[in-house]
Amino acid sequence: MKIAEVASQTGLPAKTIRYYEEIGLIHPDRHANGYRDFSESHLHKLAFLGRARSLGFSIEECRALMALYEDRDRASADVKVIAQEHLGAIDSKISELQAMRQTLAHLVSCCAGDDRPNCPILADLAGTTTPMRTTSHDKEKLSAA
Amino acid sequence: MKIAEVASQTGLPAKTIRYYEEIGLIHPDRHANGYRDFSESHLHKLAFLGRARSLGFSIEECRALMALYEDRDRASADVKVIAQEHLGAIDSKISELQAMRQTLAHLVSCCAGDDRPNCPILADLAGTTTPMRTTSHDKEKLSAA
DNA sequence: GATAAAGGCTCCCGTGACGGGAAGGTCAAG
DNA sequence: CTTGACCTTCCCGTCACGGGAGCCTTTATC
Repeated sequence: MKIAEVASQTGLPAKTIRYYEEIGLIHPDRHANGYRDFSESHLHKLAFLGRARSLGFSIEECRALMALYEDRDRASADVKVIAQEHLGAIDSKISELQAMRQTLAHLVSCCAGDDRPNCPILADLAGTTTPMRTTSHDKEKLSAA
Repeated sequence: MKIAEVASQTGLPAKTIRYYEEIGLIHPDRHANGYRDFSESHLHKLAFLGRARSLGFSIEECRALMALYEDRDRASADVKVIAQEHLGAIDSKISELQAMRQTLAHLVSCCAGDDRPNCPILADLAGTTTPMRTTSHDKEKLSAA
C-alpha cells in the first residue's frame, strides 16, 4: 500500500506518516523504486497513533503506549499510569483555562464596546484599577505538571 | 534601570524581556556601555504585557492591545473584539480538552490497573472494541478558531 | 513514442514564545 | 589584581508537524 492510501484510510496527512517513520514510530518496507510500502499492520499502528494523538497524548507517550500495546506481557497498571498522568495534565490545563476564562469574561462584560476610549479591559491589563481585581492572574503561574 | 531589576519587578525573565525588545514590543534606551536602560514607562509596558500574556493572549494580540492602550483615540469596541475572540478561542480549547477528559476518564476507570495484560485503554486505542466508543475522538478534529 | 499530470521521494525552512548555554565585555568589592 | 556577578550577542533546541523546492517514477493520454 502506498502512502496516499494509508493517509486516506487513517486520516493522517502523508507528511505526518513520514514524520512518524522518521522518529521511529513505524518502519514501513520499501518498494524497489524507493516508495514506502505499508502493510495492514502498519495501517493498524498508524490508526492507533492517530487515536492516541487525538486524545492529547504526546508523541513520547504514544511511543510508550505503542510499546505496551505490542508487549504481550505488559501490566495494565503501566498503561493506566500513563493515562492517569495525562488525565492530570489535562485537568491542570482545563483549570488554567477556566481561570483565564473567568477573568476575561468578567472584563469583557464590563467593557462598553462602543467608540469611546474608556476601557476596563485595558485598565485591568495596565494595572490601574483599584487592587480588587477579581482573579489574581498576575504573579506566579500555576506550574502544570 | 538594568534588566535584572526590571525582571524582578515584573516577574518576567530577562530572556523574555530581551525577546520582547527583539520583536519590537518595547524599545529600551541604552547606556554608553551597551547595557539596556529601562524607564518606569518600560516597566509599565512590560507589566501590561505580562498580564496580557497570563490571560493567554498571543504575542500579536498583545501587540494590538498595546497599540490600543497607547492610542488615546481608541474605541473600546476594538479592544472588546480582541478580547471576545480570545474568549471564544479559550472556550473552544476548554471544550476540546473536556471531550478528551471524558473519554480518557472513562477508559481509565475501566482499566483494572493490575499486572494482567488485559487493558481497555489499549483496546480502545487499537480500535478493537465494539463500535460503541463513548466519544468519537477519532476522525475529524474540531478545528478551533 | 512523447508528453503531461499525478504522486512519490528527500531536504530544508518556518511555526510560538521563549530557554539554555557559549563566548566575551563590564563593573563593584576585596 | 583578581574574583565573581552582571551584562551583551549569537546560536541551537523545543513540539509536532506544514509548506515548498527540486527531482524521480508511474500512469494516462495523444
